[in-house]
Amino acid sequence: MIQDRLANLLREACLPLLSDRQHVEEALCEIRIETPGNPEHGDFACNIAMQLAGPLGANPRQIAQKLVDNLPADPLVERVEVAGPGFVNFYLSPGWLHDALAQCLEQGENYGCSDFGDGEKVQIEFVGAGPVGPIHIGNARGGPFGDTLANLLEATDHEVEREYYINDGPTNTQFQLFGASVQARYRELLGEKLDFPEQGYQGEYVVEFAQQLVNQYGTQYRDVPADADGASLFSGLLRDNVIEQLRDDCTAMGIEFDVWFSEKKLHAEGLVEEQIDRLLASGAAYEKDDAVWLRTGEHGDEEDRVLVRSDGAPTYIASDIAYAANKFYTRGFDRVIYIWGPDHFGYVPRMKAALAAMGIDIERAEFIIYQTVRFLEGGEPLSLSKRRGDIVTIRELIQDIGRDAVRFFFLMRSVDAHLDFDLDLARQQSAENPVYYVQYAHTRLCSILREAETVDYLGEVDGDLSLLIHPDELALLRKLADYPAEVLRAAQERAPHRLPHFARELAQAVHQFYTNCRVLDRDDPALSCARLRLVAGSRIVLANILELMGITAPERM
RNA sequence: GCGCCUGUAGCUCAGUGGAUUAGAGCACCGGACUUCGGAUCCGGGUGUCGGGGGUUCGAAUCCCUCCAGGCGCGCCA
Repeated sequence: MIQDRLANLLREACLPLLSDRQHVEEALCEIRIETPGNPEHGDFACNIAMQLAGPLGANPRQIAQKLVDNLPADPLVERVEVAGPGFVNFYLSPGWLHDALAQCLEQGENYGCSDFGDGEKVQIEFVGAGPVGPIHIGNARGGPFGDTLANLLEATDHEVEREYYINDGPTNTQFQLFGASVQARYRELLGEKLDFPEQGYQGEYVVEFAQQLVNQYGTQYRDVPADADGASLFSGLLRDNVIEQLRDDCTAMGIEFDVWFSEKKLHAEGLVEEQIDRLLASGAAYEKDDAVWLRTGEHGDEEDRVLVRSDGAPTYIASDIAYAANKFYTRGFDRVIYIWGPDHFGYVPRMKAALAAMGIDIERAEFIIYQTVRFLEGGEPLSLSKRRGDIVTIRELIQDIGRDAVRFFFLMRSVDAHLDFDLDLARQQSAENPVYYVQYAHTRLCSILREAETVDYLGEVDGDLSLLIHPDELALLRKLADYPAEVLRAAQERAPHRLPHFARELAQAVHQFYTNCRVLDRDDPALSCARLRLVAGSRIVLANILELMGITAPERM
């Protein structure tokens, strides 16, 4: 990457100024090559001189001047200036942009990838909607986010595993409540009246699940008592159906998980008990008031947490500990990323504490909490509750506005930010959605490439990239050149929302180029050929960034 | 009460590894092609970057404090 090349030049220029090793290391870490907002300030800039001013006790402008004097020559660097309070501004020859395009054309679908991750083995757990109904728009945000983050990590040389954790264990009271709700509907369908559970799931899909059971088993389970065992039986009967629906919902969003991990299996295989025994033996857990407690209070949590209730039933933390042991010990991931909804926010400190109590380096675990999505309809916020049943499923949304728009929309905002989703707007203005702007840029380029196949004057001409000097060509080249650094940064910052923004800017550069630079011109085959290579490179980058977002790159629309 | 997220143009939001003159989309108004797709392009912005204080040569960005909105704080998950 050109930034690395410039940083290395500066690094060499710094060495004579630094007397001791500590300063050298600080400088090595802190050399950051930035893109100035104002083109007059060069193609790249660096503020290292100002950062060194303090430690060296010298005037930043003088330091900057010394750096410029010491800077090794580089054929791509046209000139270097000291500006403002002590910036070092680089002005490069356009050749660097032409080099970047050549690289893009050579690397094709791999352009943008880097080896930053060094093969790190990362597991990323997301969606995690309980097996109690379809994925709906209130809990779907983690899907496109997690999937795209996984794509980014793969592009930066991480070995990634996507995982869905299924809360089908006995500790999940929601799963049992769902079973009880279905049982009530099942008996209603068979003509019997059973009081619907308090707080039960009201949604229409519960009736549909009950109907499935009627179709499958008839009256076989009519006389099962409506107690805890009954609820458990019904949730168990439906488990596979519900999971299949979840899997279909994920597929509809364009997400394929590598592993669907069952909480129930953790219990069935005795892994939960095993971990509890281990923690008791090591002193990380203790017994009090007939319950088993984990010493999370010693690791930053507010208080110790219950692992096994006084009635002998393990809590969800016990499950999660067994699950973590499986991830960190058994499967040996270097890094584990948990992506949770805002309702799990308070759970992060105790999960970290639990990992610490287990002796796991918590630096290996990352927790990303996405913020709530608020849906507006008719100008009013929707109140979405799975239990009350007033939900909009992700599939309904996809049918409304399409998968590409759904993913683009969910990705557009930082996960830290609350997301306002105006359903009316999304339905009415789907053609106005920025995703079409980006996709249209791709189809236009494809159209030119198709057209180029039909002309006869390009035969022997070799596309000399140095002919590309029009401002709109240079602007487009610049976006192509910036792309690899953008992918790296989006991955490092866990910031998939950078992608839609970059994609839009790239599409804008494409549209401007298209408008002002005629590509196929019989009177100038050499320029046509060079521009055709720019078209090919731009198409590659658009396709690559759309691929990262899990959005299609159509050749025709 | 405690904790976290958010507060930037009419609306929805980027920017928050300090750094030279704060951006984009939407909406609104006005323009543009006899050739590769008009789902396009060009022009139009006087913003208390929530308020106040601090650090700094320099703060939307870092620190403190206050205000507003959202969410979370169980032997529920």
